[in-house]
Amino acid sequence: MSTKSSPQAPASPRTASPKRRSRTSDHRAAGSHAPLSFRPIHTRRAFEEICERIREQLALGVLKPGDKLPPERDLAQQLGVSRNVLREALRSLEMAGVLRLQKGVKGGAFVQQGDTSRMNVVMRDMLSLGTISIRELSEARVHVLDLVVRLACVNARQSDFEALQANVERTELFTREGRLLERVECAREFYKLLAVACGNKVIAMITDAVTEIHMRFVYAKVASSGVAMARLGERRRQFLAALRERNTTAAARLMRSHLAAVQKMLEQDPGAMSLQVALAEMKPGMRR
Amino acid sequence: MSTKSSPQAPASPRTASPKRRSRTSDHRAAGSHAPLSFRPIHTRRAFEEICERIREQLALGVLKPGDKLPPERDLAQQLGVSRNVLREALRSLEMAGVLRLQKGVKGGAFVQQGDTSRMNVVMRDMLSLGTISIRELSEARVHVLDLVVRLACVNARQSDFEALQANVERTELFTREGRLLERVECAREFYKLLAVACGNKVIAMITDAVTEIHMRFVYAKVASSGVAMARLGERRRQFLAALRERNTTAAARLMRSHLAAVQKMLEQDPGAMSLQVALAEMKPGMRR
DNA sequence: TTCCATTGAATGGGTGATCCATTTAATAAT
DNA sequence: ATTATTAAATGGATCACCCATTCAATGGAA
Repeated sequence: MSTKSSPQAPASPRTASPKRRSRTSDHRAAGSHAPLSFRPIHTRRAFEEICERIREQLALGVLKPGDKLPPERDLAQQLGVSRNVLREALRSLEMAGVLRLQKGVKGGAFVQQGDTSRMNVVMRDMLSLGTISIRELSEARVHVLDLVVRLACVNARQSDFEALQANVERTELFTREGRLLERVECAREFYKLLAVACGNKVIAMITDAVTEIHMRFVYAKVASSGVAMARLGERRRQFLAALRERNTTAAARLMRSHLAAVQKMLEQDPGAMSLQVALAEMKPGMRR
Repeated sequence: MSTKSSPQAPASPRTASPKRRSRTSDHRAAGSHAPLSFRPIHTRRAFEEICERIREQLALGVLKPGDKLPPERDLAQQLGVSRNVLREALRSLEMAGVLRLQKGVKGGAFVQQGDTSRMNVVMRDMLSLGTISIRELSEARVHVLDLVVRLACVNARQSDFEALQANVERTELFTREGRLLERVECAREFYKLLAVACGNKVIAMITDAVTEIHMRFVYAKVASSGVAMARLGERRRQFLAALRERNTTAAARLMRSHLAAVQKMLEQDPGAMSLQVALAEMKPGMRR
């Protein structure tokens, strides 16, 4: 019976409602008007305000990763909104990778460690919406990887070399056994490791973002045509050797020529490749 | 009176409800169990599925910018979910910059042009959550701007030069009149124009993302201490001249030294500067 | 005592009905 | 022809529930 007797928002906390955001109301009330009263992009809504407030608490350091927000019912009451609206805000923040919502007793909304893959989502959306083109993305990737290689040459640590070495060996294993799709997965991992080796998480995040979509194309290409980069293991070994010698120009040159070769491979038989295929392929789950 | 007689969804369309997602139900029903059944990160929820489906339609090109989704009530019925849950999904997509929800007759959920500033939000969140550091961000910015300058030297068009020229002149105006905070706004714009001049929207987006937070710091610094970069107009003129001559090395060198000078300025009296200040300052609205 | 099954409360997940606010088109009045 | 009114469509928000999951507390069995 306690569930129904919960005295959360009977009628009084609704005091916020009457005076609620009047916003667009009496702006043009006065007889004299501005010739071009840019009406606001969109009226401010409760869930936006809530998102903003929570982000504010994060920025101020009041909320930190690991912290738990009050239960939905409580928080809704505190904010003077319905639970549904609060949930819209929490959901948005969860999609943004800021929160994680967990059920059960001891559940709740927990502040997350930052999820660097959110940038990938932005990049995917921009592609889907046609704001950026595949061509721009590929070009950006070439430039970003050039930067990453040069930084990695300077900053890579022994552990980075070892991780890359192991990756190259897996690549060669997959090559020998003809497991081409797994080799693509391996390539994706290679660029992730390289990004980490550059020693800057911002640049690593950017690198992942511009690489993720590209690897979907490669995957789709390999899956559909069966063609694959020749002498990939050899290329990787050469590159890694240059990196270990901290030979910036050689490493950058090798990366550049490799990327050009991959690009050329992708552009053969362009009809088979399309934005739609690559974005649709390899959904989270990606049953072969 | 007619308002209440609207015969929208009386009772019948709820037919979809009974067969609803059983998802996590009888997974481990069988007596034999796997020794390590990695339970999913979190149970799949309706709103995630909806977001994914809509994104899928975008990726496939079925939905394009400008298109309108069915009304919430219809779409909820089509998907077999309640309107509230559908709204959670739509809200998330709106926060992601994919949709815009508009009220009124002829209103609805409209697919947007991609909003390149979503990457800025990701970057802010990563900073707030401590996933990346200010130092990494500044360092990344230096490298990205080096790239941008080199690309702009090659790709900038006459219109880019003209826009930058106008910006430099505004900068000098604000300098003469001592309007330092407006000059910071102007600087923000300068980097935006430079990013556009590089001719690649992906790189421009990245540049904006790494620049936005930085400019908040500069703003907070100028607002609190009143100090400001000396001879800024002069520096800008020199840089723009190098850019116009397509003198890559000179332009890159000028940018490098300028960024170093700004960094030095910011690091004086470090106590006054903090992540919190910069992130809290200059909220959307930013009443002086 | 130790261990395991049961129970129950806390909490997020989801529903359906209802009302409000805004916007626009159609209609009526001037 | 112009202006005011009305009505419908649609998002914005609320309320009152109910279900599913989780986990700690409880209690009985070995």
